[in-house]
Amino acid sequence: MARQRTRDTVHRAVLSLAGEGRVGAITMEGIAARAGVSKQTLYRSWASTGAILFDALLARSLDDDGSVVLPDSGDLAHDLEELATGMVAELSDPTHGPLLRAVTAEMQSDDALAEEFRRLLLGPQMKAVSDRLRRGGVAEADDVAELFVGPVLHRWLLRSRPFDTGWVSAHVARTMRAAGVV
Amino acid sequence: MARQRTRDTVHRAVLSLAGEGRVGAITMEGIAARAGVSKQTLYRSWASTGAILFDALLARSLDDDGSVVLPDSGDLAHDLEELATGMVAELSDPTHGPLLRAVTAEMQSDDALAEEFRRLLLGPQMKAVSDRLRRGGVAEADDVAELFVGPVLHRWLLRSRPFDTGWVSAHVARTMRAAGVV
Amino acid sequence: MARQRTRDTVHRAVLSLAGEGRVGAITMEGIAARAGVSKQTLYRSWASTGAILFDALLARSLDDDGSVVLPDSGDLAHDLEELATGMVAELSDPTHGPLLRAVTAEMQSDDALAEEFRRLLLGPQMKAVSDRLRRGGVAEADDVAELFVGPVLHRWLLRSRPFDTGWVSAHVARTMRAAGVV
Amino acid sequence: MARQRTRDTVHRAVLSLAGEGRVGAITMEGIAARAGVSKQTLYRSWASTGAILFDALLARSLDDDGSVVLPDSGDLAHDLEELATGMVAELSDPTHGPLLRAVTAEMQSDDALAEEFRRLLLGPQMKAVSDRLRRGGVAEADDVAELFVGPVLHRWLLRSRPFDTGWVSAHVARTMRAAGVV
DNA sequence: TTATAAGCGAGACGGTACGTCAGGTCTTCCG
DNA sequence: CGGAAGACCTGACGTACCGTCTCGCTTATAA
Repeated sequence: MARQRTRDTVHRAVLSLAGEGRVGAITMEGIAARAGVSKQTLYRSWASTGAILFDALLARSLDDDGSVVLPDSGDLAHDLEELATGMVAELSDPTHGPLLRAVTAEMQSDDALAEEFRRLLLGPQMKAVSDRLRRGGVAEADDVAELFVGPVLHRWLLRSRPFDTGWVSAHVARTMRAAGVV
Repeated sequence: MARQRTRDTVHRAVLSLAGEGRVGAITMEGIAARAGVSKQTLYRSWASTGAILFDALLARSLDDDGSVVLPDSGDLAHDLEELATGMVAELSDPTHGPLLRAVTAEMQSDDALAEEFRRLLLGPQMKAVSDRLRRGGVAEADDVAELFVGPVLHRWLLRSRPFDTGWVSAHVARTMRAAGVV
Repeated sequence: MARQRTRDTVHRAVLSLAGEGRVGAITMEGIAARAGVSKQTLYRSWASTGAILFDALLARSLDDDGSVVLPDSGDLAHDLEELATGMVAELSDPTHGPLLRAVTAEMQSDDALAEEFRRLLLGPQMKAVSDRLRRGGVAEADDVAELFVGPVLHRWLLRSRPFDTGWVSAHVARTMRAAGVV
Repeated sequence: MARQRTRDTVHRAVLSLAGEGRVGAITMEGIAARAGVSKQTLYRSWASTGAILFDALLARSLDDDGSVVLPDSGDLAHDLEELATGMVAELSDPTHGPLLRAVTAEMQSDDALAEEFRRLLLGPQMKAVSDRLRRGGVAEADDVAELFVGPVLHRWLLRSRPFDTGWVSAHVARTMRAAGVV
């Protein structure tokens, strides 16, 4: 509904706000002020700050690559390691990380946002992973994908431990064993 | 600072609010009104709704059993299955589940709360799990505990899929394989 | 900043509150509730209850006559008597009186309000009185104006005695003697 | 009811608070804290901050001279000038002035306080003035006392003008003319 | 060329909640 | 056992945002 120009302005505003600290303190008024846009313009296109954050996140993901593309070298272990390293990097990114954190938080009490998140971001990514696993000969590919991604998010969302080096390789090895392909 | 009587009243209020819908909409004023307590009394003892929710959650956990007690029948697979089933039940509980969801959400932007959560709830529970694994002969017990718990939380926090029956057994089997004890 | 419609609503609310008892108990919240207006709307235009009361008082004064108009019959004694009678009537008015009392009280600890009061209400009125005196041939017109008005306010603010009949004429006579025009 | 020791402590606390700025911001809690006394102790003896301020004011007046004593040299004009100068000095005093200002403000909406003020402070003083006038041969002594004191309070309470030098003498002269004794 | 509208910024508005302060009352506990 | 310490309920404070709404000022088309 909003013109692309407006969307871009808003995205830029949101990213700049997200990059300068407390993502939880992002408000409609703040975004409007930063973007030099009226509140009406925001409400015309988005239902909540969560929706804007998610939209910005999505736009950012699509800027990098039109769709989800995973490494496929033929060597499953190698690809999984590359994949996990990429995830860790993304979650540790000073802009992307907090943004994703905020969206995940809002999802907990916003069903519509959760649905969008699953449909447009999480679903395709999980599917890409399980496809790669399936191509590698893994039987219960969906479940193993979850086994692979779950611990990463556990560590990140529950903020239990930083991602120490060395952990990724060990995790890949464990995943391979669980998948029964080693 | 707050008297035990007051704490109990507040916990009861919070649980009743949590049980009746939108946990994200819980406010200091709402809790005060429901508990028949003044806002000052809340602020004297807790810094945020998140802190109150967490305190209630903790009190509830400690009501059931003074400390973390896990099944220990000697049969690791059997115990893990029981453990996972218990977790799923807890996360699906109409009061406990939403409460935990809200706390997890607030943790994303409240470092102090996150620290408390780790120290008093998550830490001891993860330690209990890894202790049980270690007793069962698992080498990388901490990491395997994460591998075991991670996918459960992934499914629940990202709201990707319900906990279908049969999944638990398969998940335990995969965990055992990853741990190298089968 | 506030629209005239809003100002009017607020003035009406304040006058109704002032008319029904304890002027000292007038609060921002009370005014907002009575006027059916949000607190923000009040704070956007006025700094304190005192400022609102004063604004209402001023609007009320200007409703009656655009500016300060005093009797000018040519007979100074007669005009002063009319003037004093008018003042007494105003101070005894069940709405105007308490309002003025409250504003005077707040002035004692609010410099900005005191300044406004002097500039827009007291100043013009005192000037009108001294102008009339000067036209009547009084030399130290400003000081005599003070001599004329002072005892009225003394009696009213210190709440020493009611305005008994007969006092006004005697007071006018004394003022004329002091002014040296009799 | 309160022991003299306590009363003194509280008076000292009130005076020190009054001397350091915003008299309007004096609170029961503040006085209790400053005096090292519990709130209960205050409420046991005084009904409001106004009552405490007034009590302190009264104690201070009585410290100087047990009762109201006015100059009586035989020369009325001279005595009035001395009296007026004393009043101006008192109203300009950095502690006494603000205290009196605060009490006068609270009187506007506290009938009990107003009654006490009239009975114990204003009444005796006005009576002393009119007695002196009567001794000087003034007929309407009560009214002339009001004529004498009124303009001083007008200037001070309505904060219209500072007490410029020279004004006092002129004011005394006008009062004498009004009283018909010149 | 002039109206006539559509689109948008600005921000007033009624609300809800925030976090704080003080008012009074009541309880606890120490000297 | 009297008084300080302070927890407690209450009510108001002044502020931040919410989501809706009206107002005027462009800017672009239709008379």
